[in-house]
Amino acid sequence: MAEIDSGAEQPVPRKRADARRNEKTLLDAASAAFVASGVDVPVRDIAARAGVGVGTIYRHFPTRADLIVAVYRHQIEACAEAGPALLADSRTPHAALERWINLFVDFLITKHGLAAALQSDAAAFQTLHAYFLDRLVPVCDQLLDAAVAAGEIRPDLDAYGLLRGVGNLCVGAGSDPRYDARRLVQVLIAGLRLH
Amino acid sequence: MAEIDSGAEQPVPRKRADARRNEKTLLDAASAAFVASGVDVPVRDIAARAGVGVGTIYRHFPTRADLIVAVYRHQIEACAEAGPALLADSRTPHAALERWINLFVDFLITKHGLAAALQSDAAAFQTLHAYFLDRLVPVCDQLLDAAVAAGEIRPDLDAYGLLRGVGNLCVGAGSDPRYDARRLVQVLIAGLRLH
DNA sequence: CAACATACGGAACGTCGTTCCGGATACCAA
DNA sequence: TTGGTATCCGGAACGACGTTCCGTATGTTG
Repeated sequence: MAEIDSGAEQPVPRKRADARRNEKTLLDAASAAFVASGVDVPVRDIAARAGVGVGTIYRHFPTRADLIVAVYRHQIEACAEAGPALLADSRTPHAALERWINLFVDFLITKHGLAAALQSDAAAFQTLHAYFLDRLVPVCDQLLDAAVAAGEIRPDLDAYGLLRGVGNLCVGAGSDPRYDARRLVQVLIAGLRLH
Repeated sequence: MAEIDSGAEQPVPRKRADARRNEKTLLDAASAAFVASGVDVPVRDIAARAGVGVGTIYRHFPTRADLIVAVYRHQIEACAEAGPALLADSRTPHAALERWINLFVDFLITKHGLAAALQSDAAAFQTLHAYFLDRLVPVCDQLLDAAVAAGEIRPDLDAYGLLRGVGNLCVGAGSDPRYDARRLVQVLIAGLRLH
């Protein structure tokens, strides 16, 4: 999958200037719209914000998931990269796991509707699912393995299940002051411990 | 709120026969449609199944939530009533809580899309939310109190938060074989324990 | 059997995601 | 500079859906 064509001629002759400009404009507009109305904001609203037609959105981002991934790519990468660092810095693997999960939760609950979108099994969200899993499951797996190896937690839960569960706990967390997703995630992580 | 007019004349002169018949037909059709396509099944599908127009559905059940509540009322009642019984039968309050939560989870994950609907903050689902909370929160509260009094679990989690968290963990559980909501709920309940 | 209240059916409307294509625009070669 | 062409844009158009509305049908009652 990785392309190693540096040095050779570019088979992609570089996009038109207006196209590149629009792509950036769209990312900014989508980002603002997500903050204002959640990731479920109507496509037309994003288009209006960016001052373009809806067709332009679909040309650059074939599915809503592509747009979401593009907007949040940096933060997801940062979260993924924090995993190994936390493992090195923390006193125990379980502490690292807890801190890393907290990063993930903080990211999710500040993005209105993202956690819900993450659980959607609609075909349009396939890309979103795939990207999150590709980047985060291996990191979580590493933390989980370390904690298991240290004898701190039960060994019968995989990274996918844990991440999905944590993501689920964050659904709707931003819109109900009575619901404290952070605390429930803490309880869940506590439940991993071997008594 | 409770009406104590038994014995007095009935201000509601009893509905027309065809209306009563249609209400029952609709409940059966909705129940079948929920099983076949989840609680998100289009209203028109339910109408077609029942052999009525969509207007008839809205007349009997103003919101989708009303329909869902009507279809599952019996099961929800049964779950609520099982709480005190479990508390009496189980060896410890925590065991009763765990068994009761399992009943709730079993109910949720067999109803495609219900857990997701339960988290929706759309106005149309207000009735659904209210009914679940009215019936189940007091029961859960009772179990939780007993377990706290017995010194088994941490005292800083309320019934609302726990039920909502468990409901969240069940979102999408029926459509992803890799995701085991039951196990995650077990971990969560285990996390309640004072180590 | 009339006459009235009640309930029914499904057309119609607004919203949304998504597709499609005629026209505009950037790029490049001459 | 100028023409030609590949690329890109805008927004109309379509289908699915929830929801409302009203002319018509049907049961109920006197």
